[in-house]
Amino acid sequence: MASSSSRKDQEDQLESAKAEMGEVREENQRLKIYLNRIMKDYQNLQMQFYDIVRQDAKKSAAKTSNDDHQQDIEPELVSLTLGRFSSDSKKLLDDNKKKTCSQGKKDHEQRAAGSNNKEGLSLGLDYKLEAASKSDVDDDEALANPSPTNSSQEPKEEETWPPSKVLKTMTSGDDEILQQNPVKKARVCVRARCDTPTMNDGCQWRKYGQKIAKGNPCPRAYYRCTVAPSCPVRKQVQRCAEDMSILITTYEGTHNHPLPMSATAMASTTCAAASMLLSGSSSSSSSTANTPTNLHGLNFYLSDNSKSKFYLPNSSLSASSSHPTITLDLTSTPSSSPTQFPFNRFSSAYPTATSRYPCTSLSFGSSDSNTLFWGNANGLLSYGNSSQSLMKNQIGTMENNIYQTLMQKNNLNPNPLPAAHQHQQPLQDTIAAATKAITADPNFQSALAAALTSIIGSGGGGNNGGEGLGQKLKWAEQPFPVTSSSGYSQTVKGNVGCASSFLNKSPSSTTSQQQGSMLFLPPSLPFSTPKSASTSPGGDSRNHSN
DNA sequence: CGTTTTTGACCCGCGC
DNA sequence: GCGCGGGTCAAAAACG
Repeated sequence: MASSSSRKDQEDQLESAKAEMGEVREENQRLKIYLNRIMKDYQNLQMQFYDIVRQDAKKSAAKTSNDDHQQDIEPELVSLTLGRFSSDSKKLLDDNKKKTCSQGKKDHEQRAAGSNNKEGLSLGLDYKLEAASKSDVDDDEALANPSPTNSSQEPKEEETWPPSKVLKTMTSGDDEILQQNPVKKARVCVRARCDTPTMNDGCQWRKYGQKIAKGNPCPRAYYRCTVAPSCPVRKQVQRCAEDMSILITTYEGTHNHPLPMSATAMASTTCAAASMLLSGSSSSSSSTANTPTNLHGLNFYLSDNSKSKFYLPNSSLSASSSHPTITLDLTSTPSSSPTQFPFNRFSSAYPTATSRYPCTSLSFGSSDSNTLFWGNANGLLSYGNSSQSLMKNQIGTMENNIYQTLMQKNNLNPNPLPAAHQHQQPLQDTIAAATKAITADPNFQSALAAALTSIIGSGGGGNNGGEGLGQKLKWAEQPFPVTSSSGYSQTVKGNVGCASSFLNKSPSSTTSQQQGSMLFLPPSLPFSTPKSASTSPGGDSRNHSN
């Protein structure tokens, strides 16, 4: 008796399952199509970007050679090109893994002169500094600071920044010196409107301190990345004194572990910013006085005093810190035209002459909406709010996701990118390039925008809560199971606040590279890999969001 | 019970 | 050398 009924049930289930599968398949196809489209657009943009970079690199290289003298004073000697990374650190970490990386390093060293290598980007920050004296500062630090001069370095990071040692050994052999952080690291500062205590950037953070900073009534909180025990990445979170709705998050260091997809976006963004910093600085250094340099379409100005400074129009800056800092301003900028994408607007900060490091600020000009919707965690963007601003935000998210998607794709398929040499590199390159391009090149932005738009439009589905879009976004985020460290069960725990998917952190540290590579590695393409896909639905997925 | 947050103390760099 | 301020440590408390 029971058997018959159970059979029916089974059949029903089967049918429903089949139906579901069919739907999923269709969706999958649709997504693939989108992906392809995006990839194409991306490639085109990348090519353009490379060209630009190349040109810039040449110019900057030439200039830099002239101005070496400045270096003495300031450390910033970053080598020129944009995104180069130095990365020697990688070696340390994992020689094995990184064969590719190592190659990349060499390459970059060789290339350093002229080219950019994109590879590094994991965080993007790595650039190599060539300090006059010590060429090898750790990557991490390198990022951070271009100025080798200080050798004071802080022990604190010992753990975190192992790479430095490696680097050292490689180059000059001053291990000791190198170990200590020769320089301060570059930082990426993200300003965004956020009601929550911290922005949800997809990573796990543990608070280790809080202090009241001088000019600000609001306490500054210090967080450390807990995704991996040894991860050097730290962030500072503080509310803007003038506008309490603005949350200022400063990232320092690069992750030395794979990141959850949700965190990737942020990381890539940060990287891009960092690379900009680097590139900018380099360019600046090279350029004498106030000649504007055109990076990726952006104009940077150097001031003599601080070589490192570059400056863009609009800026807000805080030159105060001794660390080279890039500021991504996600708060709305009234000035920016609405039509434009939120991305890529740089505003320059002009640090006071006194400060040694420049501060660059990238203002993405997103909307003013008080709330940012970064699609992250929850995955999606929330459409609901208001208006344009939302749209912009969404777009931002999408871009992030796109990065991710692209990356993923790359993983799957051998590189689409012509430029890429090796697998890892390509990925990194991709990201870096993408971020850079996005941040820097208006054209790229628009192209991207177009791509996004098309996607959105086609994907459609907007009706249903924008499933199409939402899903896409989701994939990007989910795939990665975050927890590496044993203990921390909570993935994203605390950071529920604002999700900013697109900003990722990974500014300065050397380790970043790994990160970069790893980031992408996580194969989590949602579509293709069943595993990840399956997992995502379960626990991980939620992590992202909350 | 394990992990995270809180919070005062401590360390260090910098400017005077 | 001294004081200030930023950043980190680490014990205790809080939390789930």
